[in-house]
Amino acid sequence: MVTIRLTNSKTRTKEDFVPIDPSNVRMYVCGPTVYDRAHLGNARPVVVFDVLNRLLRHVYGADHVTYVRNFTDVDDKINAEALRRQKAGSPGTLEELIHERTEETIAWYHADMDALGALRPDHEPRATEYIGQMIAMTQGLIDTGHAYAASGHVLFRVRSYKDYGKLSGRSIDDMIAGARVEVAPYKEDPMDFVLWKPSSGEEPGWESPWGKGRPGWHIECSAMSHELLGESFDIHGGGLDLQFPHHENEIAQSACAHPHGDFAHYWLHNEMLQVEGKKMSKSLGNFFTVRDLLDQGIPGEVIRFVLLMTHYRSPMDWTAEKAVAAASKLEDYLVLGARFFDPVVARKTKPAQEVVDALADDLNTHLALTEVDRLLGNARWNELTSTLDFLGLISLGRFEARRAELDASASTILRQTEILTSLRTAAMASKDFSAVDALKSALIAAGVEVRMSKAGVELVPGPDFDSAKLEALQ
RNA sequence: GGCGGGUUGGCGGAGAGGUUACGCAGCGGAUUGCAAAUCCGUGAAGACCGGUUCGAUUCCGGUACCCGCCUCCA
Repeated sequence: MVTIRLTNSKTRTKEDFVPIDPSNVRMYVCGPTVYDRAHLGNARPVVVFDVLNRLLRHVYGADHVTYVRNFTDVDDKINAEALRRQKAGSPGTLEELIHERTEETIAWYHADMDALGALRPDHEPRATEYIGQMIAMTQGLIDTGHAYAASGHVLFRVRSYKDYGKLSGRSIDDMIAGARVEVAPYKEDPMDFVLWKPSSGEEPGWESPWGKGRPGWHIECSAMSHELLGESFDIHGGGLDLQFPHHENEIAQSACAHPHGDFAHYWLHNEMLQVEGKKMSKSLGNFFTVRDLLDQGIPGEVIRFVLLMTHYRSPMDWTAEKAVAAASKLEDYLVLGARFFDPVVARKTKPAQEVVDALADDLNTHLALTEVDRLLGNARWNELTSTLDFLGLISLGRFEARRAELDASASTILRQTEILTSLRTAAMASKDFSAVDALKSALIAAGVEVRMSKAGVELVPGPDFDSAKLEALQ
């Protein structure tokens, strides 16, 4: 069996991955707050952990991996948008408008991430469905002295957890010294964070022992991961920006609430995304969503390919140039793969071992892509198509569909080849190439590559091959 | 101010203490009615300074620059 190695943020070293239970490998990844369209930065962890999910399924078996990614649907930005709509005259209660907003955002998210070739996680819990568990966990932390209620809030007592700050490499005292935030008067310690907070009249809220309120952000992930994966599980992932405070707080809560478990064994963090060398931000005007790119005609697999070109722990730069390079590679794979693979054999062919090995080495996706390119260079067509399917870039179904299209056009291609050959033979004698050039242009317009040499004429359907246009030439 | 990450050829981007990464682009050639595609060949690097070593782009230290987090942004 392949040994997977992963860089564990907890230890800052690359370690052999040893699952708690190989028959049920468990992974939790922090998902989006569903207040708006996912931007390109949101797509990075989705693709990175999708690759890890696929690798785990490959190594341990598809039925032996449980992948959970949550939706945070309790949030001020969601409330703000719902309130804006209500003021703009939308019908319904605020609660209904909030629900409407989260439903539509989740649908967008699914559509956009599907386009990137990301498999849906096994569970996609919504925070609002686990409020009971959050209240219970909060109460438990109060009972054991790790939390306290004050002014309608419940706060986690950071000093009660000795390892606080370990994941992110900070000491509580340093953090206080460098803090720039105003400290709420009801806090015992400036670093204490909210587990539960009161809701004002128009904000959504749930009844609790501390009055009507809503959960703090961090407790959501702790409650949902516990409910779905247990006290101890294998991998916890997310963006590097979440390492502090979100993940630090999750660890503190979960470790104190479930002292017999050890929460996540491996913590993985993906680095941030930049655009043309700068941080993506609305003020710089380089902010865009996944949907924006798709609407510009950049296919999802091209976005995915670009994301995989950079290792997940390096900052990655999105550039238009990379998208062009990725699109060109993928076209080569599709055209040549569909032409030369054997659909029956490919279905039974495993992804290339070199590619699996590259991914097993701390998700070295760029090396994996290099190995894919080598498959093409060595004409290993069945492995090429099977591997691209495995990587989520081009499905075998797409190769098959393309092949079917080519087969359907084969006789037409043959006929056009004969026509072009005879026109060319005549033109060679008469030195009048106008008829040849006319047909050539028409063929190129139909996406057919025209190769003419001493040996003769060859017509090869290219990436933009359009069988309808070709048939129209008759 | 505190913590962390990075700096490789024109561009992207790896591995390895000593042997060509690779891809794209470039250049030269073959081929071609034109073109496209293909094939062959080829130049080009390791931010800076020091240390360890027979030998460092690869290990260690420092400097510069860049980036992120410290604000419920992945």
